Amino acid sequence: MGVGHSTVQALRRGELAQRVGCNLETIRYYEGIGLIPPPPRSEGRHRLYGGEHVRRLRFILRSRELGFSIEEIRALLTIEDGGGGCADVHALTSQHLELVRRKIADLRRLERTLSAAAAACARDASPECPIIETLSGPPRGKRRLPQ
Amino acid sequence: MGVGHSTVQALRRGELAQRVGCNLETIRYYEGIGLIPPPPRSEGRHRLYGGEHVRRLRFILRSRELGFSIEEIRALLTIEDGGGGCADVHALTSQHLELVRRKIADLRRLERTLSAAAAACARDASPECPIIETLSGPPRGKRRLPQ
DNA sequence: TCTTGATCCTGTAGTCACTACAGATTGTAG
DNA sequence: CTACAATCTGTAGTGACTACAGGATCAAGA
Repeated sequence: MGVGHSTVQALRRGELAQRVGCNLETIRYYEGIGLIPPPPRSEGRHRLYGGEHVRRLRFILRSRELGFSIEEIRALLTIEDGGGGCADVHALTSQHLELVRRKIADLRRLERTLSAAAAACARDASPECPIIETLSGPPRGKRRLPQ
Repeated sequence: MGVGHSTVQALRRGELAQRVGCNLETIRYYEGIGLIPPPPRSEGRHRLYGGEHVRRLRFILRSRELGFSIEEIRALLTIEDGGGGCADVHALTSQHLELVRRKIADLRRLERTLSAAAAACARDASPECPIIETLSGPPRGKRRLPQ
């Protein structure tokens, strides 16, 4: 079996972080907000993780990579935990896809505006700059994209 | 002259916010971080804005709409205030364009992955869901896009 | 002139998804 | 037994705002 699926019995926090490739503190953060169940502890209260924790954390990290918010991931995990159906997962995903597509459209509009302005700019010391003109222009009002 | 260029002598904060279409508190925030100079006040310490404030605030808001960060805008304003050249503005803009293009590429990759998974999903109650498979998959490691 | 209600003032806390730090405790290798 | 690494807890910081509390001021009507 591959490294990613090897049996693990008692990883500590740093080892888990290294194995899944996330920051040390992220794990404690996910536990704090209830995405990861509190793991068993050693006698001295050090957290001890097993294979199921590795699996769950990987799921969360990959979902974040794909742009799902923490609350969306919480919903996905709830469906999974409850043995919920594929249909619910599909609904959440297509909702998320819609958002991703809107973001792409926003960014493309933005890219067109900026590249047009940059192309019109003479790059010299003239006082009239088409980029400044563009930035001084009226707001388009479609201010989605909270970065 | 159009409404947007009419002469204004003493707008209060709420009026300025309404005129440029931003939140009331945003103006105070921009003053606090030094993007907008502190305006003159009335006897009772109420802020009084003029035409130059309108112009500057519009510049900031439009730049934000086009995805510039506060620090990038600060740089742009410094260039403008100092009568700096078009070349510097162009440099900042093309740097920003680069970022925008990377974001578009990231989102497109993400969109492809998600829509492929969603298309493969049967949307029934089966335990094996291709979306869940995708979300459980290995991280791709290209985790830009801090949202 | 007085009153009323809208607007404004200040400072602070909340948002999201982490990340970083301080100071104390525990685990482990030599 | 001693070092030193790793972990523990709680808290504060990030960016770009937004919202609120408790008080002061403004403008219009009576």
